[in-house]
Amino acid sequence: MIRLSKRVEYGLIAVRHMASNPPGTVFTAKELAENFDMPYELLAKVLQSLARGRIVTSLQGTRGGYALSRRPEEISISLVIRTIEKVRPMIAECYADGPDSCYLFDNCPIRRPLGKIQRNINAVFDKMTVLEIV
Amino acid sequence: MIRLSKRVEYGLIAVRHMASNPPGTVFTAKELAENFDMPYELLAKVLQSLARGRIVTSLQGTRGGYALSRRPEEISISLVIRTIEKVRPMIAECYADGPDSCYLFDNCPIRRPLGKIQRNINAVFDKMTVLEIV
DNA sequence: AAGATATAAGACAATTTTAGTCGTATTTTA
DNA sequence: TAAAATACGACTAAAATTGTCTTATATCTT
Repeated sequence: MIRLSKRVEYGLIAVRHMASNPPGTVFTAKELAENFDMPYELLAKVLQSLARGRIVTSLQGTRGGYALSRRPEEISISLVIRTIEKVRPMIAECYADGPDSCYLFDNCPIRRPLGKIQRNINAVFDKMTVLEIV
Repeated sequence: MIRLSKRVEYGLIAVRHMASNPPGTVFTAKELAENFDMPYELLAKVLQSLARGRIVTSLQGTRGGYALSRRPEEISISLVIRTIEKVRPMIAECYADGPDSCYLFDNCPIRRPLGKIQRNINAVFDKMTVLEIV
């Protein structure tokens, strides 16, 4: 299946919402979750991933929350996905996890063609930025 | 996750192998499975799906098997995926299953941008044919 | 006609992945 | 010091995928 995970969807919704407000505006996980009907705990973890990836800045304590730490045009959709999933969106295991992940690999008759498809899909996610989804 | 299913991988491997032999050559599910270390029963079902989708022709009985029923350049990767999965490769549920599948839909802030990504990804799978993977 | 070989298809079991929840610690402000 | 927020690991639940098994049907060969 070629499907974005809920975690990525939640992350994109959150990032888009931040990007459509003045730079530096702080949002709590709670308000984002309530605003868009997302499960609070899960969204919180996604935001924590985005914070570790320096896409958002987190502020702890009362009046804390998250704010975008880069300009929307500097955040590609690809980066958001990679940051949340910890890997590039790869269509085949061998490309995601390397030669040892596939018993065929060198003998795999479709590895190279899939690589070409992979590059084209990478380009799709690389070239769109958060600016374009606000 | 953005990953092709094993069923699609098996299908592509089988179709590619058929396409790299003279047109009309018949292959049994068993020999294809053994040749590329694929689980026989699963591959058999994939081939049955491809037969229902008229991508391959099936011949029952002794000396039966499967043969490509179209020229490789007439079979897009997209068609192979759709035939095996019964749906287009869709990155979000709302695009795969319609408005009722998502509680947000009209209020979804990322639906339209994802639609654009979807069209670009469709193009990737649409424009490559089996001819290009032999 | 019988036996061998192959596809057809549904049911089911096992595995893996994803989604969601819970509990506790830590940080910061008022 | 209390309240409100993030941080994070452990865990459970649900869903999807993969793999297996069983039976039926078709066709060729002898």
